[in-house]
Amino acid sequence: MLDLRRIRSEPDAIRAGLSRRGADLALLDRVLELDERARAVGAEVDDLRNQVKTVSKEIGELFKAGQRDEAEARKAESKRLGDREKELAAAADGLQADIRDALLRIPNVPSDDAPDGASEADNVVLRTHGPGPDTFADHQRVPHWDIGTELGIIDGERAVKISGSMFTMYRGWGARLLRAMIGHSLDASADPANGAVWEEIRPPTLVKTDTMIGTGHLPKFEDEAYHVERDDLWTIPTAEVPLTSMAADEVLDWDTLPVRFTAYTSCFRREAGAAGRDTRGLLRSHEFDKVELMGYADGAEQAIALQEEILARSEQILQDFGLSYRILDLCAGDLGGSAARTWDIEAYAPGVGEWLEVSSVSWFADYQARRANVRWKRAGEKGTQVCHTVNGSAMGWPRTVAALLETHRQPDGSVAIPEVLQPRLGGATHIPAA
RNA sequence: GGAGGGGUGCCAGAGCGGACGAAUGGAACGGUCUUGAAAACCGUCGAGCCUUCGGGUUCCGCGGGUUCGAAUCCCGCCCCCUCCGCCA
Repeated sequence: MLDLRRIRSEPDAIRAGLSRRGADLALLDRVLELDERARAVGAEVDDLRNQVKTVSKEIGELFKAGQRDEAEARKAESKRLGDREKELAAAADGLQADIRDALLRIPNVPSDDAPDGASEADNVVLRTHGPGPDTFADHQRVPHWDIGTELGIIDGERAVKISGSMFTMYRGWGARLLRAMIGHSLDASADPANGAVWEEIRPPTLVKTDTMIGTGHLPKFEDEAYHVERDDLWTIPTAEVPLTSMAADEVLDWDTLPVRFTAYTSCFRREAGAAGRDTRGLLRSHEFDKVELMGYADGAEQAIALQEEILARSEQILQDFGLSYRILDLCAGDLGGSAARTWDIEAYAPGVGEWLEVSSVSWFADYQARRANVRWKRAGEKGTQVCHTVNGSAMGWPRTVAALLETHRQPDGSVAIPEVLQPRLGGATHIPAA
């Protein structure tokens, strides 16, 4: 969420920023108004509490001095003050809750560097890597769902049978390929033998409501997540959720920043608004695998450097796999609610003839960290500061698998395995043709 | 799931309902001493909110209650530990 003090001190700048993403400004005005009232009531409550404490202390002293009658007499006064205090305190608490409620629903202010624009049509292509869309041969222009069925490595039908539509299943070479790809990504970032400095995490995939609030996935998007009602737990839509809340309510030592985490998890999305879209193949599923890179930083400079590092890592993986991709700079209007700046990576899938979003690399400034209450402090110095968070996928696997199968399909129907993955697949160079 | 024990500051660990934001010890930081270091000694040493910058206020797992007054009493919940049960 946004810093309330900043909303107070520079409301116009925030209004302008939020307008760039087309956000509703009514909540902002509401916060401003509630805050003014809350502070007035709060001051009064503090004052009354002070009086109650003072009188109570005096009563205690009177008792000790043996002046019982005098003490009893003053109880009434304290009681009256106390009752009034309780009344006002309840009002103050209500106001505070309302403020937080509104604050949680106000999106982040886009970075000045994020391009103007209202929708995905206005996103800016920063660069493209690898052969372009029209350079692919006919044997590569087969959709991955056909390749998957032909080679027996993706079994959509069985997945539908056991779980319903928009679930997928990998089999045989498909499952092994997926596992190899995940392993490659994880080892690239977390294996000390590669000089890796990212700590690998295997977090829980079921989390509490507060954890979902921390990253901004609640309260606004409850329809997008699966909720296990009986235990009031949510299935994570991305490892970003548990990773960002790992340091919730903690004060990190400045020396340890930036903190770098990578994690592989299943991700669950109800895809509430997407019923009927992309139901074939691997483009959109309720459950999918993803490797995430996530970091905590001490401020904008460090955070943006880390965001660039994550982007570079993700790009490297696509290069390792020999895939064509492009980098998009999301415009203010297409930014996720928590993000200040986002770069999407889209891999080209010649079979479906589309650029597929396989990664989203975002800088959240202090928006998430303030929600999750993650701060840092320099040893020996006074005061704490709110961290910045960044994260990005490396990668969202189903679409990466799709792009890989299509890109590396050979004229004979087999699929060439990228060299970096071969050691993980027993040295195999191809997924054999049917 | 059952029985018992416990949750206090960076850590350890006290705390008859009024003197407690909290003893004491350790760590850390600053200083004195020293050629330097250690030791010793002195001092500092949690976070949030509001502020007319004097200060005020909140927080002793979380929430509620009793009371003029709660870290201390009562109720509910959560978490941790031990034992039993169940289990990949």
